[in-house]
Amino acid sequence: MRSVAALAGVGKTTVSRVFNLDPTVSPEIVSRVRKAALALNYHPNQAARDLRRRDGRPSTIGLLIPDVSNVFWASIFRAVEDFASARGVRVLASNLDDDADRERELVGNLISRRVDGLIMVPAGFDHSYLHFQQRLGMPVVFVDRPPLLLAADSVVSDCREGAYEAVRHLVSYGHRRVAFLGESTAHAPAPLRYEGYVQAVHEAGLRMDPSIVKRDADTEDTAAAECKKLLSQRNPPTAFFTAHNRATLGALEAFSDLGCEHRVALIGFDDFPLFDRLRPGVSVVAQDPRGLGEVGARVLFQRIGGDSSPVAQHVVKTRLIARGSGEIPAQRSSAGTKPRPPAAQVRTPRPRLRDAELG
Amino acid sequence: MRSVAALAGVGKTTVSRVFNLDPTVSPEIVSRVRKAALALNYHPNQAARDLRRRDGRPSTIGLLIPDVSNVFWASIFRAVEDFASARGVRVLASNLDDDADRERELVGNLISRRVDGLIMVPAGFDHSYLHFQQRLGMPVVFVDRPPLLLAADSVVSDCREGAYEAVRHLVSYGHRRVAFLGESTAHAPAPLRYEGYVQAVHEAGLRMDPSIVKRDADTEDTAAAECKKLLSQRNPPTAFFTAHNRATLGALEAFSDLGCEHRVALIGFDDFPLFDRLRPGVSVVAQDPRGLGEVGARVLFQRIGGDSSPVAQHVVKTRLIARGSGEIPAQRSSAGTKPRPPAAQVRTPRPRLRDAELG
DNA sequence: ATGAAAGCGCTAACAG
DNA sequence: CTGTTAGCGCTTTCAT
Repeated sequence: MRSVAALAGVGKTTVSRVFNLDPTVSPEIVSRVRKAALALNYHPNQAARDLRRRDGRPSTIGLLIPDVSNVFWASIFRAVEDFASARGVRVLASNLDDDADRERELVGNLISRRVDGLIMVPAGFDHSYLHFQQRLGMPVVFVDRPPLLLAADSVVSDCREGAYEAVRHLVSYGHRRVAFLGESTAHAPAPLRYEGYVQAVHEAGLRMDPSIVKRDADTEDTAAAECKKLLSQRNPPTAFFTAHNRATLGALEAFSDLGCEHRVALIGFDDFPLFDRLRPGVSVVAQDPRGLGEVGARVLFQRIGGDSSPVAQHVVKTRLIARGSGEIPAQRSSAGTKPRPPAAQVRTPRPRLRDAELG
Repeated sequence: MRSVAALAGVGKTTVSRVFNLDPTVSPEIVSRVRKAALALNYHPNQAARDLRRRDGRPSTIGLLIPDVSNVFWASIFRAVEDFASARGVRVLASNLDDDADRERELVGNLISRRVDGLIMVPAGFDHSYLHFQQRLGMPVVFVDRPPLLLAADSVVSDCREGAYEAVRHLVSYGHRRVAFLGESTAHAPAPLRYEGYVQAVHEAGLRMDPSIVKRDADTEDTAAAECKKLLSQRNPPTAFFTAHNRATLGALEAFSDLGCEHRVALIGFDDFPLFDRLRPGVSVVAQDPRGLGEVGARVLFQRIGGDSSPVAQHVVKTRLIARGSGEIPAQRSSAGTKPRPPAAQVRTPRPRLRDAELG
């Protein structure tokens, strides 16, 4: 910067002003400074800038998600980055893999970097450690899972309602034995999706059968295994509700291995690429990951901007997408594992069905 | 930091030493300082640190990719983040959307932030502007696409070979009219995949027919449209090679709409989730995105560590995965759009085929 | 083994 | 409109 000032024949303050778009600098000097900077390949040092600057203009935010490899989290990342990028803010993102220790460590790191705000999908179950930083002016927004032991803004899907709709949809096709495949975590979405299931089962006047409820299907593999086990019981379920995309993937694998994808109904929570192209198409309660990310970013930037309204929970709606798997009617015969695909499906191996949206 | 020093009853130099794990500090003082830091919720300011530090220990690297929403780029991101994270380095990632201006802008931003290195999937076609920074000690590694007008390390897939294998595979199933669906960009991978196609066609003694070569299938939609057009010609191709995952997705859509997925062969470049679950399974030349990212990160960190060996291009191997779509033999009758799915496929709507790897 | 002082590159307060 | 002066919070000499 010294050299730029020298080359342009001005003081460093003026150089600073030029790069901060201070309108009080004469146009002639601006161009001289810009030219000098270009010649010397000068790029203002952001670290020094952040160090001195007292005004609240944000320059960086942190983002903590479970795993970018999963398109659901990747979409949230994308939405946050788009929002921030449009405002000249960079985002420091890291994968947590649902590891609470990693969460603590990375949050500390982001605090050290004095990020102007933080958006996170938490891994741990106690976020009180963030209270201090919050009070010090670093806003935190929780996405997908609300904070625990801390008052902070959050953005979540309407899990209970989504699950409720899904199961009601299955019941409306005559199913009286709808299995539940969900994950074991205590983070809010999991229990809420289960509650939605329970509510729908009760309202339909059906019996809650614990033997067709699996709440430890955390991975695709365990979900597939549980699913197979359920289907080979003496009185197998005629429909499945899977509470997250890995469970849905697992169920699809099990169905495929057992050859029953055209007989057993399925609705999954959370959409996934190519679900519309499988046969039958996979009906889902689609979440809106971009919506979650965008609302999260919007709320964060409002807080950074000084908004001090009461902390709130923002709910992003889900929507049921009927593609076939969720519209398979309950079979008359309760049991029977003999493959007997509906004739129509066989004769026309290309159901032209386009995504049909309901609800 | 002042307050921590005061509370611990030591000088700030000592506090600094404690946080830099300087072994010359007495254990008793270390614990006193740590306690004080905890009590005051002190987190050393990374910006100030970066400002003063002369030693070359990296703290942040930049990563520029086209779009995290696509699992291919997301996997590269994940691999880079894992590698960096294990070394205590954070990564600043941004999406470029193949916009060259954005590339310039974001690179400038990363330079301003004094990132210790940069990994990028370039959007533009002239990277000479990086020469200066490179000389100033900021290593740059290109992933997926090599640099243009700049000498820098790069990590790429063996595109020509992969495409060549794919087409040869199709030819070995009797196909003599293999269509090509690729993108129009001039970035190396696109022309190389085309070259592999041409080479295989020539070696098989087939005639190059420009009417079944489409090099402007940049999006899923245009690929689908081109594909449909080709299939409704008077002498349609009996097999397709699609040079990137969006083209493959487009072809799948077209096949599905025309109901010919069991008659027309298809091999795509780059794998995609659920390709193994479609019927027929989608045969692909799989890339190794994690490998690309990991090698890229490894090379970058070596450069940061002072490695000054000659710039190199690292090639990550692809592998052919046969799942069914690429093993559909050429039909005797050259034309005919009448759906006539092979009997076997119809009677057994659940081919238990597992991924079979070749090559 | 510890501390005092200097200064990284910038922006904020004041002058002029 | 522009320049001067004084730090931001840290790490680095250089003393002790």
